[in-house]
Amino acid sequence: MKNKKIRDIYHILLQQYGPQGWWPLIDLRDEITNGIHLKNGYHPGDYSFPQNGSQQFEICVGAILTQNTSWTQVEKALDNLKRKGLLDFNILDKLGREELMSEIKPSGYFNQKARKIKIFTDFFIKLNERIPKREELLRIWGIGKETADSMLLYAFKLPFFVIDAYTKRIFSRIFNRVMDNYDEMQSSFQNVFKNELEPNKLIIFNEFHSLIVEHSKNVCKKSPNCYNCILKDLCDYD
DNA sequence: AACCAGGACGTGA
DNA sequence: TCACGTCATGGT
Repeated sequence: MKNKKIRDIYHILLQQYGPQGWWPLIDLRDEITNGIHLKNGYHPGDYSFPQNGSQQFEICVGAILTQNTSWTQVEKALDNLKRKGLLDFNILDKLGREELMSEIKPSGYFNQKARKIKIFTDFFIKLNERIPKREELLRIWGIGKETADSMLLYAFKLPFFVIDAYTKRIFSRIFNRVMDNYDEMQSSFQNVFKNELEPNKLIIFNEFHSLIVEHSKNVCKKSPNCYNCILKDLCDYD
């Protein structure tokens, strides 16, 4: 049964790595250190954040900055903004695009990303604390399915399963067939947990995605290290 | 020193 | 629809 297998994988990864406590906020972190998520000053397993619009906004900006970019680079960009007091929607809204570009430079694609952030900031302010629909996020230039779902799940706490390159890679290997259709994968994952009640479903979606990222970065890399993979008994790869 | 990183958009077929 | 080029920095 495919659904049971997916549930099993979730529990194995959770046992292996523990709760990840995403999304990594920088404004509560002690310091920037080599890409380690310092759990934001919250205990892992504490899902009480984001607690305000400022934290929601930081998550959304991070979601844009991390498009096809490693998180360590995103941290540098966020840190630049934060230290100058620019990581604030009212201030970013007035900030010149040139200056924004230079602050987010370490995260790459700074030309496009500065434009994306400016457009999104305008949208976020006009939300005025309303929770956006997925369709409206997708209509915004620079926000595709993964970015929209990351915002919805981690900033707005709605049960959308995030599919990223890691998710596609891991499950393509586990089921030994190419899985790269976003909508198809998302609905099948959401279907696996359709009977979970809130807030459990939210917690599962939150942790599962971040656990997939963790396992992909360390073990199920582009060149996989299957020898000490905790999932090898369930994996049909090779 | 090539390869890769928590994608999205524009284009042509 | 779909495959492919483009965007850009800094790690390993």
